[in-house]
Amino acid sequence: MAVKRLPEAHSGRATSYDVARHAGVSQSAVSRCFKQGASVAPRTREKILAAARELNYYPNAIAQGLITRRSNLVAIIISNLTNLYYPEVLAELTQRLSAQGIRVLLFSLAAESDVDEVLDQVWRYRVDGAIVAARLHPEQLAAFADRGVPVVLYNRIGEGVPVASVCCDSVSGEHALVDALVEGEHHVFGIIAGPADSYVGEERVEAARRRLHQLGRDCLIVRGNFDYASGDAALKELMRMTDRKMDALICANDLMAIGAIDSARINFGIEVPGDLSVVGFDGVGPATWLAYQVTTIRQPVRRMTEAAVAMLLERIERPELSPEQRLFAGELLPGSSARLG
Amino acid sequence: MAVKRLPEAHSGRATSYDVARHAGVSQSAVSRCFKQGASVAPRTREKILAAARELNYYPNAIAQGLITRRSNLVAIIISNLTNLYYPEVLAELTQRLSAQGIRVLLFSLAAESDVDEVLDQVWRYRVDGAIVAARLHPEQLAAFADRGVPVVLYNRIGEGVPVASVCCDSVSGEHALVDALVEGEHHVFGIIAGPADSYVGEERVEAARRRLHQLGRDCLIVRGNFDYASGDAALKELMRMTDRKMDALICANDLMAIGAIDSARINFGIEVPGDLSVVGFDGVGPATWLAYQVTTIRQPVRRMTEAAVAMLLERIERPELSPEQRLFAGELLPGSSARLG
DNA sequence: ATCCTCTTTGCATTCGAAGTCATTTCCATT
DNA sequence: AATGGAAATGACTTCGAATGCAAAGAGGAT
Repeated sequence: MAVKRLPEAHSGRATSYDVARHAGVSQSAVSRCFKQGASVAPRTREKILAAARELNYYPNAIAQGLITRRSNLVAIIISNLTNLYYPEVLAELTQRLSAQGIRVLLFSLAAESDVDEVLDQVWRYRVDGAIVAARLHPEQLAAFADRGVPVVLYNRIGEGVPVASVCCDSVSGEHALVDALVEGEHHVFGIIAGPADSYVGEERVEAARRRLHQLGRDCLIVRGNFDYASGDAALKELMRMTDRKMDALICANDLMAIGAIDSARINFGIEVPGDLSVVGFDGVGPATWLAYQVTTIRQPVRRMTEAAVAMLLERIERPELSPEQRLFAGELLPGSSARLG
Repeated sequence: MAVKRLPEAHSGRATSYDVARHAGVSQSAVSRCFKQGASVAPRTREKILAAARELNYYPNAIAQGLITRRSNLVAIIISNLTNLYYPEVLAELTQRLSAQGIRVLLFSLAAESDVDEVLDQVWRYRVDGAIVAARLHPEQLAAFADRGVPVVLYNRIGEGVPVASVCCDSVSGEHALVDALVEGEHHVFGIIAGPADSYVGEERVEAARRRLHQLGRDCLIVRGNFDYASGDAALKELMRMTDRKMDALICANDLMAIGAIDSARINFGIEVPGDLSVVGFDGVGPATWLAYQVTTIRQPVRRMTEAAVAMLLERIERPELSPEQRLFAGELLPGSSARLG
């Protein structure tokens, strides 16, 4: 006495054929009914929608993707999600893409070495495009072009390969910070750089160093890796190197700035901004906390994500568009972690 | 003089037929070659793999999904990514799922109302399962069961509906915190609750309140919404309500604890932990920063995500498994934001 | 060489929806 | 009533890989 199970009754897995049969029409009609602007008589549409509702029918996006060659999937590839700045970016991107009817396939990299495995999956899923906030080799970037998959880089550029990208202007941002510090009569400058493999990290530090040089100031550079602990460690090292004479500190991001501020105050009893001015970059949430109020450059995340999504969608529609780079100016948040001019 | 384009040459979009033709075998052979444990002669395999490499062939996961009825996609539905605690969870989940050959379809909710649209997409993509860290109505949870899509809830339980879940034990955590505070000879207790619609928020506050009551202590409760600013605001309110006599503050999460600590120190000149002890919950990154060192309960994120993924995969393989709830004990981080017994 | 078994291989079908094309229906004109 | 044209509909094919089944091949034992 086997359990008899009607195809239609196969809970929650109705197909367009089931709906068609149930509504007494053809499968084509069902398909058209779910497609915007197709020719279906009002009465037929009603019948079909009623049947669909009754059978709990949802079009199979997988099948649609196969036949239309459009998966409506976009890959987002992010290196370290824990960076405190990325969650905001990711949330914004996801919501904007959703609003455009596009789904997000998320890839979070644990180690550099994962990239090729990730790309393998990206190719397999036939994503319509990708937004990348991770370091890729030129060959890896070239692979996107080869395969005709549009990409937009976020806060990095294609090194050697022309790729569309959205960035926050490091140069103007650091100039503003350095200028303000110099006007504030500081004398011994320190810089906490990011990890060597970070594009924005290097760019920011280079911009700050250059500007300091232009203004006739020297500086000491110590490398961190963008996290709180490395801000602390780098500060200790700088204090040793400058014999505690440093009075201005430029950090490649806010998190290290915060680590350095805490370290200065707590480990060395140094007042910020009284004895030492500290500036950061990004404008992450904690930067505005009462204890820090970091003087920093806030990235216009909303505008940047909006641009990234717009650029990607444009390129999905028209793959022939040339790689464009959009540079957004950050906003100087004066904060109170630095004595400015 | 039209540009002639061989099907195979259609850059980066080779199909198994192209590979088959190129290697002089049938499409079935190609398919088997990419399937673990299928019967293919070593020489044939070599030929096929060579052809595949040459044509830059990657199996179309969409087509595979259609025929096998396994998309290898899991939906992750998260309410507010910016919560500082979720990025870590998301990164862990994503990497663990990737390691199991499963891809993540990310849904981030901006507003409560989005849930139904999100679920619509979840059904359409025929995901193999879902991990949910957002508040769903009982009917919405029931829909997963109806459609045979396994779900695992993260840090919440199915209210009224039996659903598999992974949680950090609020009760034991708050008990530990309250006990330590009581032993530390505190007298006026304040609580900063989370938003009313947060499951863990309510659970934590209720556990703390109950425990205080058991030990004969009263407390005042003010509601926040889990973010820094609301910790600040709630502290102000509590200071007013208790006429500054409060000497112990229990916060439903670390972020509010941090906001309250800053507010106490900076807005009121109150020493933490000298005049006021503050405890939190979660064990997020900033909780361990030098300036705060929040006394808190750290959630065992790695073990919890591992369990969530394991439970989900089990249920994908064997949908008949009954809903199981796994409760993980958090670890008390003594910190230095509270004077303990 | 013969027979048998086990491994390889290819053919044909299938998954679910979209879209082409031919046919039918409908309604307005004349 | 006849005709024209647009709108609505259905039959059929297609997307790309997986798989059941039958046929072919490869050894091994006799």
